[in-house]
Parts: sequence; C-alpha cells; structure tokens
Amino acid sequence: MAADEDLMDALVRTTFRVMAVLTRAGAAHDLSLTQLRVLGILRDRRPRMTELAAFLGLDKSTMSGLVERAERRGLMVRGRSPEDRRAVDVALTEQGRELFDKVRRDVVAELAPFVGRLDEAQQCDLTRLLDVLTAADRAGVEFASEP
Amino acid sequence: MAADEDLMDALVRTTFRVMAVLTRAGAAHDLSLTQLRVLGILRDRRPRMTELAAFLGLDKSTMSGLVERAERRGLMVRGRSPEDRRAVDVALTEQGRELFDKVRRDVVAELAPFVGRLDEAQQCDLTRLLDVLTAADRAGVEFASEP
DNA sequence: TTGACATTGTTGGCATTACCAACCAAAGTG
DNA sequence: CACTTTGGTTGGTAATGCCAACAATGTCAA
Repeated sequence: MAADEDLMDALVRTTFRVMAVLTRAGAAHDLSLTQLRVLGILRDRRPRMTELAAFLGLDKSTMSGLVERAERRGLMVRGRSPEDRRAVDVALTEQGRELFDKVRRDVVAELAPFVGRLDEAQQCDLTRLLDVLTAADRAGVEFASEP
Repeated sequence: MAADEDLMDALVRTTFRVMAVLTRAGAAHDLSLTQLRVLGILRDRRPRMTELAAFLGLDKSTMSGLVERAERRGLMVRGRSPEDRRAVDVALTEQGRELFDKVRRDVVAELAPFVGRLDEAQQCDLTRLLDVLTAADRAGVEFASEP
C-alpha cells in the first residue's frame, strides 16, 4: 500500500477527530466552528470584511451575516475604515477575546488526552512534520497565538 | 513555550487546511462535508440510522434529512431491518460508491502537494504518529478504506 | 397476556450557515 | 464628469442541525 495514501487517510481521520473537539468546545459556548475560527483570526488581526471572507474561503455575504450576529452578541465590532470609507474593519471586543480564550482552554484540555499519548520527543517530531506540511500557506488557518 | 500547545496549534491548523480540501472536493460534486463523511462511513458498513448519528455525533433527526436527500439523489438506500422492524438500515448504492471514489481521488490529488513536501520516511513517521494520536477511538472517523 | 416503559425513526419548527444575484456607495480612471 | 471597479449589504433559497412531539415496535414485569 502506498505510503502517501496511508498518510492521507491518517490526516483525514485526524481532521475529523480534531473537528469534533473544536465543534463541541465551540458549541458549549454557542459558537459554530466557523465563528470560532473567525474569533481566532481576529485575535491578532483587524481585517476588513473581504479579507476575512477570503481567509475563510467564504462569500462576502456569508461574512455579513456571521459578523452581524457576532456583533449583536457583543463579540466583535464593525467600524468603517478611515482610509477607505467603503471598507469595514472588523475587530474583537474584550468580551470576544475572553470567550475565545475560554474556548481555547477547553480545546487544549480536550486535546490533551490525545497529545498525551506521545512523549515529548514525539510531540516535537509531529509538530515539525505538520509544520512542514502546512508551510507556506498558513494564511487564514491560524487558530492560536503565534509560531 | 510548551511543546504540547505548539502541537495542538499545528493540529488545528492542519485540520482547517484538510477541511478546506475536503469541503472543496465535496462541493465540486454537490456534497457537504457531512455527506462526504457519511458516504465514507457507509463504504464498508451498513449501519442503522441511530448508529450513523452516533458515529457522526449528530441528532437522529439530522440524519433523517441527510439520508433522505442522499436517497433522493440515488446515493443511498434505506431499508427496514429484518430483525427489528423499527430500525432502518442505510447502505450505499453503486452510484454512491462511485461518487465517493471520485471525490476521494480528487482529495488525494489535492493533498498530494502537501504530502509531497515530505520524503517517504517522513511520511511513514507522520502516519505512525497520527495513528498513535487517534488510536483506540477511530470509530466514526473512517474516511478511507481500512487500516 | 397485558400494561408500562424504552427504543427507533420521522415530522415540524426554528436558527444558522452558505450560496447567488441584485443592489448602493465610495473610489479610481478616462 | 461619465464609467468602471471595488466593498458591503440585502433578499431569496437550500442545506444543516437542534429540539420537542409523535407513531410504531420491541421488552419486560406483574
């Protein structure tokens, strides 16, 4: 059996498993996977709507609704850009940041049992391999702080 | 910085990246991520509705709609179980299997550039590490054929 | 055997996600 | 100043997913 296809299967399996963790952790705080991701992106950025949509691979109109609901919940704010009065900048509120950090802690706790199956050296190996895998196109996939 | 949190970040990043590939490959054939996953599960199983819902972590009623639409498209069939006349067995049709295989090929092609960044030895290492990570609870996360 | 209870799946109602097409407003271009 | 492009919103539709309520079976105790 081809090594690369085995790897792809493992990647897909892992993806679904991590997705389940993120979905559940988000849902515990009434956040969809997408909303959670938006919060993560906004954590260290202040993009405009179109940028955000491009990051996520979503339509502009989808972003409108997404941000609108999050704003109504007090998690984000929209403000017209000073430079370009058409553009809308999106930013986290303090409340949004706190909520994200809370969910992030839950995620870390839920992933711990899995990660704990590896010893420290293996963890480093795995991290490095995954970094290589996703290198050079990490745009828009940030969830956590920074490298 | 803690090795385990670095790893979790890498895992989440990878998850979003693979998810994007799966979503796009599915969408190219009018399949949502969830539907694609259902097809994958049915590939070597013939579960009843409740089992399927449990696999996916979804509500029974969600399954009803999901399977109903897939059946209307000719991808699956539902049949009352012979043993328990309340239960409904779900199975892939030939067409469903073909569609899944087609999408799977697309996914393999789209993942190839990423996987190709690793040499064969690294691929094996990564596969093994991911297998350890998701070991013992691979239920419901199968996408591809079999270990 | 019958009556209480549990399980299986469907239905209806709702909010969210996501797309597209159409639109307004602001910016850039000739 | 027209003309086009860009940035976002709105309205319409379909799909996803939850919950509560329900019908039909199955199970088990009295």
